[in-house]
Amino acid sequence: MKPFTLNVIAIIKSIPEGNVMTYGQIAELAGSPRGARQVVRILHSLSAIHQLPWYRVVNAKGEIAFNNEEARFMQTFHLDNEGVAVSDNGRIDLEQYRYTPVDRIDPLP
DNA sequence: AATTTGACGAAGC
DNA sequence: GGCTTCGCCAAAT
Repeated sequence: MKPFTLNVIAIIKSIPEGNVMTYGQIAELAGSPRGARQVVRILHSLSAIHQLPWYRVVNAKGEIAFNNEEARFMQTFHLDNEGVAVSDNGRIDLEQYRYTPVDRIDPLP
């Protein structure tokens, strides 16, 4: 198991309620700026084992990241239950709900 | 050990 | 706004 994987797990577990993160963010914070797909794979494989809040992870567009209707419904349900507004289209306002660790944000102009 | 696979991302059209 | 192409790299086969 690589540190990257462990970092991904730790990061996902650190996402607070009412916030979401994108795969790209997680990958970058985990040490692999282009490792979004690995995040996908890790999350997909290990969410149950590590009890990860996979529903707090969305793609770069702020949308639910899959096609499965059941999982999609669960994700929207969980997020809405935590206070994250999900559009009818399954979209989330990243500007508002994206969880951005302090070491990552850059100042506005 | 080698190849394929992907809950993705960005750039191009 | 949607579709295609390319890159990415750990895990699954």
